[in-house]
Amino acid sequence: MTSQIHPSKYEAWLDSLQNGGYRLTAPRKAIVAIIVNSSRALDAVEIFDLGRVEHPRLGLVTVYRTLEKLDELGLVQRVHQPDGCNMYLRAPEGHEHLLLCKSCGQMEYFSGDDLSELIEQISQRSGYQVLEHWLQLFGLCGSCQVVTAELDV
Amino acid sequence: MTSQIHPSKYEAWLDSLQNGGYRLTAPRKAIVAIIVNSSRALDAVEIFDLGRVEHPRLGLVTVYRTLEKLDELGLVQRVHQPDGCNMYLRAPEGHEHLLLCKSCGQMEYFSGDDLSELIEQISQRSGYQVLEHWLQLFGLCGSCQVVTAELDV
DNA sequence: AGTGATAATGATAATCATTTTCATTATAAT
DNA sequence: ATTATAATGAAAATGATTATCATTATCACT
Ligand SMILES: [Mn+2]
Ligand SMILES: [Mn+2]
Ligand SMILES: [Zn+2]
Ligand SMILES: [Zn+2]
Repeated sequence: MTSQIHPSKYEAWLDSLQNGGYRLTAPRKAIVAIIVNSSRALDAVEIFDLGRVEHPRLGLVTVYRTLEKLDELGLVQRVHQPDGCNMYLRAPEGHEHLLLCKSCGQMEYFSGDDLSELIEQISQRSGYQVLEHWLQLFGLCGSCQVVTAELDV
Repeated sequence: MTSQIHPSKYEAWLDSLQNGGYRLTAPRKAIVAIIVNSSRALDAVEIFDLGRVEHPRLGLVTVYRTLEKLDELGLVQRVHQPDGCNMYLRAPEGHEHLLLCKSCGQMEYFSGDDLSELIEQISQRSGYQVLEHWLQLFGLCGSCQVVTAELDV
């Protein structure tokens, strides 16, 4: 019962670890399962707490070390938010950006942004050679809009 | 000789502090002068070191406390970068986003992005109500492009 | 200009997240 | 099965930020 929603992604991450020269261990499997199945970013302690359910001997240090490796392998990314930048989420697949709910922390990726025109314009004006961009949208997810609407009757 | 490049902005920030109910002190003046005249983001220790030139008795704690207040007043913003998020820069004026040089750390704001169409599209698809967006462009400033070009002759 | 209430400062200590150390255990190649 | 060694986790160390508190400086009000 390690992975329910994304068994294939779970397997893929384990393969990725193994191909990266890392061993497959119980703590790593627990951590991967948690992140793969989460639609919110999690910090080290949250992963630690969730991980201990599956693997009670898990150490917090191992969470930090595993996050470091998953980051190296490009499987997770650190998420930047106004109130902190120490939470991790699965990395985007291809050209995707984050859309996050300010209320419940739910996150999803979107794609289809085309900033080429803007970037060309800015390059011209500034003399910069633009190499990459960060884009993040903040708002309220469907269910949080409903809650908000109910509150101000 | 507190402020050379942006004397008016320097004055404006001091006014803003005072209007916010804060006292005008030598350490605060030194810190404001440094940030107002910087075209790079600076961390607490950099501000501390620069500040001691003007005001040798300055304490690092005061730098942290002043940054906190300048942030409250909306005069500075924390800058998020791949290698850390504890540097501060003057806040944008109006709707501006950051353009930063990956090589020398030089930063400038740009405006003129119009994401309304994209945001509308994403709202439709996702059911999110989009409230704000973060956009940051990374690249090489004019002088750093030159340096790079010289290197690979 | 002088006084006084109190906001601000800075030395020091405390806190808290993240890293390092290191003896022990588990993995995977043989 | 054996074995080399990567990985783990308890404990200690580190480093950035925050809290304490006695002292000093600001500024509103004479
Ligand atoms: Mn994009
Ligand atoms: Mn914008
Ligand atoms: Zn950040
Ligand atoms: Zn540059």
